[in-house]
Amino acid sequence: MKSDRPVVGRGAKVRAAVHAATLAELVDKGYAAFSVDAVAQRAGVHKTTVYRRWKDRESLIVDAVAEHMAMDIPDPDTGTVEADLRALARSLAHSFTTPAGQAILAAMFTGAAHLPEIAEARRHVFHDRLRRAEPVVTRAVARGELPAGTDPAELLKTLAARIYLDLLITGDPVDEALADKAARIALAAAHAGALGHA
Amino acid sequence: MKSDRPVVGRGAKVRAAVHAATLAELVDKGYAAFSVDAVAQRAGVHKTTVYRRWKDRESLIVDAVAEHMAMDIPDPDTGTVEADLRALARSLAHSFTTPAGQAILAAMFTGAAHLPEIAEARRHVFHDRLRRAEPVVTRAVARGELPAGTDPAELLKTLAARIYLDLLITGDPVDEALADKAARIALAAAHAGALGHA
DNA sequence: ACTTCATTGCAACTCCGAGTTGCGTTATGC
DNA sequence: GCATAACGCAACTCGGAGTTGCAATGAAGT
Repeated sequence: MKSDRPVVGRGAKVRAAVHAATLAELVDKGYAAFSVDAVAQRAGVHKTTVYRRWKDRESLIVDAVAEHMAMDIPDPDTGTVEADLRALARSLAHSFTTPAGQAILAAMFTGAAHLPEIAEARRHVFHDRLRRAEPVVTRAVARGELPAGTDPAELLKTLAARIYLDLLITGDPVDEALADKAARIALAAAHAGALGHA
Repeated sequence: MKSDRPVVGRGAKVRAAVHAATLAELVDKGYAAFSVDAVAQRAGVHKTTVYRRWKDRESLIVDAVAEHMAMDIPDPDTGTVEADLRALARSLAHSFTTPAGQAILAAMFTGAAHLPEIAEARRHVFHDRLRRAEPVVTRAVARGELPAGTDPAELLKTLAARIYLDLLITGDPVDEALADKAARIALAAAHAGALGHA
């Protein structure tokens, strides 16, 4: 088994350059006008080289997007749920304002949404982030700040939902004001016991 | 000016057939694999005819989608906010389960999201539905069921957000259970005064 | 029924991006 | 330095977006 691709060396450089170019092209042109040739040129690489490493256009996009999804979500622990949730919400909102965030957004929610791999990746990333943010809620419940029986996932979904709405549908600016509003709503619903397990 | 197209006659039939075929193709193939030829064949019409009526592929999609967006949202008035909000949420959730709803979803939120006309249409439809559902909230405030100063738009956004989240991101089933959950959350947040104007 | 004009059907284009192939060239590891 | 894997390059095939000129057909008005 000497055919394994080296992690470093020329191949890694090409791989990184093509990934960056793919995301950049997605931002600039969108999914529909996305062309492999343009990616290759932007990466300073020939089209054939791209096709040697990736099966087709879809694989390239899936791979490039997946690569940039290993970004970790913070686990704020300020001592109060309110501040923790605000931090989570602001972090989520901010992640969509970066160029890479825009590219991932374009690929995952607009262009390649019909691809099963993309759909699954979208679900996986969301649930992973959810799972990693749950301690914020469980700690708050343990502290007695939130009703016992509060479902962490439901609270965090309520938080995220308000941000995704403006991001994907209304087109309103996704800023700290929105993040704070989303945190306030989720917190109020939780306090009222509307986010229980049953 | 005798060149005005007649509203009825042969032209109207072709137009309707092509519109239906466009939505059907969007459902079946998705935006990326959408081809004008396939639409023409499904509509029992020649490709040239399509291009004579619509400038290009994008115009065809925009037009077909816009045609089907004149669907009216109900204005439930049962006497209690709880039941009214549940009815609104269920109506929204149900609108995405129909074939036409699926097609519009595919076009507006996945494929053609980058087109300014589609983006604007999406915003317009959402705000129109919001505006037409506001009486439900204002009546509830007048009845004293909700705190004075409750922002109708904010409440309805909270309601819709939870449904769109599962629809577009988690991929969980969009059914009556989800609709009821969304209504419950929005109502709790409103009762807590988290959806005020200021 | 006859004429007329717009509309549609049809075939043969051009253009462009996806994806492939064969071969020459360059870099990397040993 | 030399073998080998990876890259550059040009020339393909294939399919869908649009276009064009002409013939056929539909829906009027008389």
